[in-house]
Amino acid sequence: MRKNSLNVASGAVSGATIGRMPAYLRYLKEEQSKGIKYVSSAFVAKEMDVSAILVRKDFSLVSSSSGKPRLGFEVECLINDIEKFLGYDNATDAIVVGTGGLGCAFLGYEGFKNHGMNIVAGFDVNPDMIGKNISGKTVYSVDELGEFIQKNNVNIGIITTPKSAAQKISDVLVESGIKAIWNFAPLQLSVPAGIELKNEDLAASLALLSSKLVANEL
Amino acid sequence: MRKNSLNVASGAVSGATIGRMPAYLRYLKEEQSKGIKYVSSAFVAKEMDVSAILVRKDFSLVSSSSGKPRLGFEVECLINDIEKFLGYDNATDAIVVGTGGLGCAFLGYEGFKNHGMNIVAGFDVNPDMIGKNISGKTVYSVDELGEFIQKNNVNIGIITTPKSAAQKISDVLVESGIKAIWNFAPLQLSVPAGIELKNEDLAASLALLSSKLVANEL
DNA sequence: TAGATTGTTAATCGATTAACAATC
DNA sequence: TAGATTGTTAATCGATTAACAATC
Repeated sequence: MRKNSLNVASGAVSGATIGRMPAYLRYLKEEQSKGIKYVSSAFVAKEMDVSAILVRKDFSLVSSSSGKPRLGFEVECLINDIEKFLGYDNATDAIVVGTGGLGCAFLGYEGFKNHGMNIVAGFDVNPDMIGKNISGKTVYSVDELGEFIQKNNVNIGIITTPKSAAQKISDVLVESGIKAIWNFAPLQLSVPAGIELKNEDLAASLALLSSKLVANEL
Repeated sequence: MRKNSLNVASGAVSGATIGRMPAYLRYLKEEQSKGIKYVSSAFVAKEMDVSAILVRKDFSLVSSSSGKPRLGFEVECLINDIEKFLGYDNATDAIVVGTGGLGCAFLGYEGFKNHGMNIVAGFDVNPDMIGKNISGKTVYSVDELGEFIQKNNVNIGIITTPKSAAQKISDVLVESGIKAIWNFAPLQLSVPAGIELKNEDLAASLALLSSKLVANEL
């Protein structure tokens, strides 16, 4: 049995480990572009500011093949395994609800295609936005959300609406059969079990910075 | 001695606790607007999906006054203490380097003013952007970064450049005396000790969602 | 072979939770 | 007073690290 599938299926891989994967991937691809075939855990650890033991543990959790004593880990193999683990090899469609500044930034950013997510359309309530074309993607009325999701087999909904609208939109997305929600509105959404949810609380991130600035000034 | 200052100065408050503060604050303000004067830890815990014990511990770390048995915590007092702890009462100036989609979204978003951060200008290398006015804020050449920071006493630099430019920009910011960097470019920046840094890795966040989608499909 | 590097088992560390006495 | 709710001390839990045998 492939280790990979086993761990994923059993939920054995912690969020902390998953969160480090994109950074590993970036690093490995950079090495690959330099023609490097093998990397040791110590080498990766040094570059990425984590311990070598943690690197080995992380790799062992997502890789189908183990590292080789004296040689290290095969770069190409690791890249393939991590991409598969993260679903990068099989991009899924996403929509953006709320076409303010942040929503439009998402519609215009192509970088997530390399991360397994393909943004296909925007949605808004504002008549001035509906029908517009932003970076080649059409903005539809939120009234069409449900139909669009079902017809186009959209898996991920990105919420960039104001706080007041977010929970209602989330409910509609869930009803329409969305599988995952990435929420940038400043509130903790609640969704039923079975729906994957990631609340992106930028205020919380900023708090980590600003509270340290406060502390430094004492 | 105020508990508040003591804990901050000694670094006794963990990142996890700090990260929950903005959510507490949002909730407390909502209660306040309904006329609620006191909240119990159990009540807050239920709303926010954490344990009551954790709420009490968190509050005790940042609040100058303790909760009252039978009554709970005084809402107004908590709000003031948390705002002070996070530096919301004394907003600091910030600049955005890189005026692509995300950078412009920041320039146009006024919401961070309530979170102790006041974005005052944008910077770019692109001649088409330099001199433009985005949501009332001027975009300057990155050549003017150092001078601007020093003249205007800017504390926070938000990096929304492409990956390739980010580390160089970070170095310039540090040289110019910036105190904190909020990095949205997809790489781990390195800064000298004494500079506060928050790497915002959206790819890592997305990975948490998409890897779960992969797992669900097995 | 000797040495570098791996994977595994046990220890540590920090954050969260449980138990419970203190208090209004 | 009785009861609700707090703050504190000890226990638990999960993630990270240390120690070390296994391996090419």
